[in-house]
Amino acid sequence: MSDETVYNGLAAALAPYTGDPISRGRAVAAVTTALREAILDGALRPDDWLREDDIASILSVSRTPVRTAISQLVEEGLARKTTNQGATVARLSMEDIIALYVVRENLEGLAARLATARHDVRLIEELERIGDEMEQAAAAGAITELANLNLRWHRRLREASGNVYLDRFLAQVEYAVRRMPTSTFARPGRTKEILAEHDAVLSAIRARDAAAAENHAQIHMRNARSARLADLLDARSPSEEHLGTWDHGKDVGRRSVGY
Amino acid sequence: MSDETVYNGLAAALAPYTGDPISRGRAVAAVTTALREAILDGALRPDDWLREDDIASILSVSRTPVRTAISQLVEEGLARKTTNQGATVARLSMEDIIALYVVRENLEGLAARLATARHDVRLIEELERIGDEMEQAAAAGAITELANLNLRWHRRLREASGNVYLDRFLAQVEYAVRRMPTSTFARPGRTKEILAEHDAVLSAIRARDAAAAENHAQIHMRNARSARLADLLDARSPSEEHLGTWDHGKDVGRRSVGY
DNA sequence: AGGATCCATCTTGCATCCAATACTCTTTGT
DNA sequence: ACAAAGAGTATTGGATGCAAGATGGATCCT
Repeated sequence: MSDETVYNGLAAALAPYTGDPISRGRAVAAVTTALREAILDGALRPDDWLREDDIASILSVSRTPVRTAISQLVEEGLARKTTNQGATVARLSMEDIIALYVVRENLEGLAARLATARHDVRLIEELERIGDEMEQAAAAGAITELANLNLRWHRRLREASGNVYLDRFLAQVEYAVRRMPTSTFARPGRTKEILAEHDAVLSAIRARDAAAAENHAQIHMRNARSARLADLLDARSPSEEHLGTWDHGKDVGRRSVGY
Repeated sequence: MSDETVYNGLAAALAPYTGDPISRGRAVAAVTTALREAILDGALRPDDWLREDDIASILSVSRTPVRTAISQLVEEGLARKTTNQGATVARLSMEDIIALYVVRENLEGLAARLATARHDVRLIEELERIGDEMEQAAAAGAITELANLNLRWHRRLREASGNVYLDRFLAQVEYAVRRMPTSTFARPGRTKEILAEHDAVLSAIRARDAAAAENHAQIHMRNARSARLADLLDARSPSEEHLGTWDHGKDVGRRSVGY
């Protein structure tokens, strides 16, 4: 294997994000975004090495901003560092996923409750609009677009909570969720359910029933968790094509993971 | 004002944390810890400048690890950056505090519930031991020690949840809470209440009643919030000695903060 | 042959250096 | 006198240089 092929994979993974000409004062942000998106999209896979020098060359910056970017990703839980050896893309074990959805259920519920209490008219309008777009995307079978709209829906809701901490934590949750390899929208029938669950939350917000909004948001997340786990189990058993992307954790199910 | 006095304050603030001889591979961690502790202890106050060069001199490292450390603190919400101008210690507004306790109520409740479900015998023993030590400290009127033991109590509980995300989020909450200038243990009668509230949570854990544990933990946090707000209002009205430490936010109460 | 040790190399960790930007104080023009 | 412009300064942002630690392979010893 020649020197070139060594980071051909990396270059390819970062290619979609190298477009922006990096201006002073935004190098770190540009690198962080590029790497984060590459990881979240799955272009960079768990255990892949993040070599400062290679990344620097590919993005045409020096190692300094790359270093800073990587340490931020570590802080976000997307990468891990071993001293003097380098950083790798963090794994996401089955345990992690379950733990994630447990926390998410609570936080999304809280966000729905707080958002409802604030009587934000624009929130309702925007969630309606996003919902409509999702209906259209569903009719067209546009999975990727559905996933993106879904992200917007949840982002809008958490922003509407008006709570900076909640917003920040849910953003971190989003980073983790987006690392899952497949979209649950691809599961037969799940799209319809998701839309219905969103509607249930929205109806509660409209009715200014904070408790109901919280409850429906929690139900939504519990169902999301079930769908996710089913999806991962499906992917695991019949074909092992996802092996390597996932830490199929030999410990799964052995000890409590907090749910 | 001479050059020296400029960072005499900073040097004094960092003095307690400069003890460790900084070895290779731990410079960033050492600087981060020193700065974080200084901020959390209130030695570095909101809006204080964090000058890379000064900090580097004081801690006998170069600007590089200092920069990395500061960017981590920004990520943690403890500092803010303005481009080409430097970083300052982040303010904590009344709104932030309220928002914080709202989220904390939820997360601590969740931690208590999950911890209870795991039947961790050692957890019960350790919470008992910490509780005993708190009783002694209370009898001795040792406020600082009480506050430290209280941190340990909550840390132990969140670790016992076995949920990495919950643990991480509650750690971030702790960082924010520790920035409050005074301890609510100093409020007459509050110490006794806190001990009783802890006991209530612990009893529920012992009884393996997860719902009760969650409920008592939430109650504990609601009371903590009340005490905190009362404390801040007390500090504000009669004497303004804390002014400057706090962003007494002219907007306080004007708009909803999500609770 | 097998294992331990030493050496070459790769990669990071920190220091230093230079350029760019924002602020401030002065100066100038009206 | 006041405002606007311009120079000077302080401070960061990014690039580069160098040394330390870690890994992997070759070599040597048993």
